[in-house]
Amino acid sequence: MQKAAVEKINDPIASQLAPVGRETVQDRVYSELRRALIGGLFEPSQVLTIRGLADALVTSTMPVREALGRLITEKALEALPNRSVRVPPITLERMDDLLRARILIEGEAIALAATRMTGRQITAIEGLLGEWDEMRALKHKKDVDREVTLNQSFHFEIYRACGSAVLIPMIESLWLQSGPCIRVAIYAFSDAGEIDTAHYHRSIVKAIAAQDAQAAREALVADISRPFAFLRNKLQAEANKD
Amino acid sequence: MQKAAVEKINDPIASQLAPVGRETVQDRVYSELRRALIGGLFEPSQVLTIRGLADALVTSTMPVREALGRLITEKALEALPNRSVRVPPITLERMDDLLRARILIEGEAIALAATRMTGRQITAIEGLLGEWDEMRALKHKKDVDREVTLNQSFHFEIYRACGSAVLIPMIESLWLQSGPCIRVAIYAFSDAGEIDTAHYHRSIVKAIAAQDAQAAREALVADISRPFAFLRNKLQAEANKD
DNA sequence: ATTTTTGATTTGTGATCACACTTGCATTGA
DNA sequence: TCAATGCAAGTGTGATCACAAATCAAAAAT
Repeated sequence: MQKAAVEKINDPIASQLAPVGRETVQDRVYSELRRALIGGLFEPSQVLTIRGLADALVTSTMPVREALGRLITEKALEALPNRSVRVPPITLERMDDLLRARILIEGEAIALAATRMTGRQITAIEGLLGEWDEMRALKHKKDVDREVTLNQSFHFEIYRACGSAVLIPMIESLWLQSGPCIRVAIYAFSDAGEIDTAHYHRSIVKAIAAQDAQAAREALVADISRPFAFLRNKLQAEANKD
Repeated sequence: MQKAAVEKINDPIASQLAPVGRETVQDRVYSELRRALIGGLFEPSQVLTIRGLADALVTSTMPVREALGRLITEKALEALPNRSVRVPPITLERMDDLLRARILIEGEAIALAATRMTGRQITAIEGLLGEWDEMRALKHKKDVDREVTLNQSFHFEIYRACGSAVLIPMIESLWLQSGPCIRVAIYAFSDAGEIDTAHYHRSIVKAIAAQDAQAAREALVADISRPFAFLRNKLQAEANKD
């Protein structure tokens, strides 16, 4: 966790300017941890301590423990019987389980979105497609953070168009759970060779533009299955080595 | 909320007997609220206060606020901009949304379970079927609590057999969210006429016993759609009256 | 050298306090 | 009579403290 050069907001004028519901410290901590989790900044099996995170985020233990509790109920973190909390370890079974759930739910979301997205919304995700090309243009440094963020924006821009207030939080929960795994896979990708995420995203956009729900679903499945399959092979290779 | 004649456990001997991880107060409060929510003991739009629940559950505010935070992230409760929390109100859109998600996810879970349940597990849910008959036998008093609990046991006995540690928490979250609505529907049912839940459950068992995943899915859809459709009509009738 | 024990440190949990914000009601003014 | 103001009670949030359990390290015993 980076040292988080965030300072507490005590400015009374700023507080008054805030329109109606001030952001609570707990929300900030929660978002911060969420982003770290989805981005894979925590390693699987890593143990987190309340006081440690509180120091890193420059607050007291109070907001941190509530945020941790919330992340535990989302299965983004795991409560050990010792009452310490860690990010869940990777297992083959869990990966397959996560992938199946993601195919099921994100597939449904994109199928719904494919029939509902407006031209404006489609233009937006096409724009994100362009950013992939930009990044490839100056790929001398592989910016994994950027990749993860861009990928996330692309997918959720679509999911938000599905119009389901129930499905979206579930998808967020799934990303939270698979975040640490995915990061490992993306690193492995970068080592292994080409980043062709953009190719998969292009076929998704194509299907959506044609309002072909089934094609969109299949393109999505291909996209999200890839890192899982990659990681699966990696884990099996390691298992066989032992 | 009932006054909860639960007393704090300070007995040192009992604590030592507890095998490894003592149950924390926070866990107890969380379970208690969960059960109340799924059972529909809280009405939609009802506002909950931390201190009020703390008094009712005979603890300090500490465990309650953490439990509320967790329930809010599961969308079982809703955080208002005033920072007060209430159980989400019923709307037509939300009901349709919830039903679609439940059909999708619980349908998948039961399809998986249908191919994996052992004879022993099937016998267990057949036993639950018998309990419906018992209850019908002495139906002079309509025991809504019992109905809700029995229905829950039946479904989750099946879902637990699907073998997915990812899907089950999502289903629990969905039940948490639809709990308050369902209760309203069940009451309406009891007023309206016959309780034929057992009939639907029987066809589910039949499909599972035949290991027919598709039939099981369809039977499930029929089962869970019913209260939603009922409530839907009720709401629309009220809307038209205005 | 290995194991056991003991003591110090760390950690999660629950309670309590202080503060800011909201809400509701009563008093005051026109 | 009604609206506006102001005061009081109630509420969520964050910080801090006390305590028990777990962890780790060093020292003692085998």
